[in-house]
Amino acid sequence: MENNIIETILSNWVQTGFTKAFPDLDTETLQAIDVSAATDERFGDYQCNAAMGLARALRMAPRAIAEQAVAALPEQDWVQSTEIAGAGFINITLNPERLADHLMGIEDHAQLGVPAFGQDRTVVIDYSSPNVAKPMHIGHIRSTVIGNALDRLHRFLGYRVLADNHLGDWGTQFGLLILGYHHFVDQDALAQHPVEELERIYVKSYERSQSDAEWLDQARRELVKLQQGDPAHQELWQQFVELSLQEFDKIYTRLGVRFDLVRGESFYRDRFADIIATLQKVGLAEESEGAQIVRLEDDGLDVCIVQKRDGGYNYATSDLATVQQRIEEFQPDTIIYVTDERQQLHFKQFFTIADKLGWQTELVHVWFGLMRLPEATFSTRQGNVIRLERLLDEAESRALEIVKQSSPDMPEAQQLVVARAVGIGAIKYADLSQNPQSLVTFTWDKAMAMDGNSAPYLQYAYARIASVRDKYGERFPGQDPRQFPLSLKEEAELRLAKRLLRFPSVVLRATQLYRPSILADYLYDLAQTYSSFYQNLPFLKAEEGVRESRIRLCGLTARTLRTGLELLGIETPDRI
RNA sequence: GCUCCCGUAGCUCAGCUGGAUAGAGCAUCGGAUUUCUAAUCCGACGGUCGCAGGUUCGAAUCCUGCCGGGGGCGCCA
Repeated sequence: MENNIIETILSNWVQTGFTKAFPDLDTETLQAIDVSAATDERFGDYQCNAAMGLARALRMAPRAIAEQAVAALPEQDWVQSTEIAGAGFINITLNPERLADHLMGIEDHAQLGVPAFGQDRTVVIDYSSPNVAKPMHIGHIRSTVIGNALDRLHRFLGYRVLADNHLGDWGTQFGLLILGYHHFVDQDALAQHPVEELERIYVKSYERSQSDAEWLDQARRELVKLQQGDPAHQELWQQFVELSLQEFDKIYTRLGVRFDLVRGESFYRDRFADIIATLQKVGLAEESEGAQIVRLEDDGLDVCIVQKRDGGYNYATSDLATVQQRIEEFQPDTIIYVTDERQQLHFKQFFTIADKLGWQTELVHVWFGLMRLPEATFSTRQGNVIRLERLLDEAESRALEIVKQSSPDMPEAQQLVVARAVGIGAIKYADLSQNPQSLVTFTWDKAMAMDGNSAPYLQYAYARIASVRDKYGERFPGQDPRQFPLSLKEEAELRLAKRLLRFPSVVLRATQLYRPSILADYLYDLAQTYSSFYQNLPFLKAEEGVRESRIRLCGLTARTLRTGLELLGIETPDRI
């Protein structure tokens, strides 16, 4: 697998120096020596901190180690100079001409220098996964947006990706829902706003079950009838599923989210009994108080119930069946689940069981903090949810106001298109730009920030470049900037070029750590560097040659911004 | 009781596979537009990195304990 990103090139290079200077070091130690981006621009571009760590083993002063290693380094055209600083840091400054050559080389490269790291690997990504018959609310946005970014990142790296929307379509809510439907349904409302009506029915039925034991019992019987295949119940259930899917699809279209598979838990139901039988056969499952449980105390986990006393199956069983199906059908190397933090224990449990069954696929749980409201946790039952639909509407209308203000001459149809891209982008970026593992309190203003570190800032930077490109075409018709070389003389040009060089390692890291925020951070930094470059250096008014070089740099920045934002699922209009 | 996560500037957060003087945005204050989109740029102000120990040449980052907040823990998903 080709992996020619700059850190790898420099790490290999520095390793040769250490190998030559200290031939007694074992291979493992040598291979651990690496080069990373400098922590501060004043130190250079890249740095190697290995000398300090080797001081004890080599019984030498770190600076002396660094000096000997540097002295043993072969020529490297990427490197302009090395310097030993502080306690024994090896600071590396890149050669601007080599950098310019490299950037000219990737101008036509669709991947902008990113290697096909995931070639021949398959990954299933299980995300979004709303429950049928309940509207999508702000609690679903993070799984959908983060999952979709991971989906795009993996595809970009060449993985074969199966994005799977694992709908909650077989849970206990259907007993209450079917019972409620028979008593409370308003057919007109169902035709008008299907999911809202289903939710109303569910909430009403749930409330009654809290005070009416007979009602709850009846709901259980309805569920059993459904799960045993009663035709009338099946038909009704099918209708609930279809109505919900239509609603979900509207949201997914607006968010630009697309799945390869949309399979609910019900898809796997024929496997549930076999899973229990298998667990019993290998001695993992045992009976306790009438239920089937798997004891995981030795693994530091609690008991996991796999089958209820009444014969019903639990989530763990359904998830195990799903893994089994995916292994048989797709042979994935990895299955990634994107859910909120409350399910951590559940995933640890069923991952452990899968491991005990000898299933080889790597299982990864990417979790994020729960979204809360300033006053309290939201919940469907308490009725204080903020619907996703409303959130998206609000974002678009806020964006539209700003667009109208700043681009009053833009045709109205275009204003709407821009407002959609900006509004939805802002929402997505708000979720993608921070480490997901912290609890998030939802506020409208925060979710839709339109200045500073936000999607609109990045989109604005992109639109300015598009405008420069167009103006260049108008003023210098027929002129091709590529007739002139990319030349990096000014500090602002160099800084920008060095940022562009980092894109591949950033994409790789964001994917491998399952953290789109790493890419978001980078893009913001890139846009800031560009904005400063834009503000401080003339392009169109610069002399011929310099002008073209800067236009080329603009072009690369535009492509990097567009590609990066696309990986986050954020659109980049040419005008905003 | 057991367990997982969070605690960094007034507010919202990066940084946490250990590295040099801890960084952004917002807010506040000051400056920049006859010039390529000012949703911008340049600058200032602002910090006991929750507390206390420990490991290390070096700790916001790793370990232990404590405090504060949130989540989870046998028939929900």
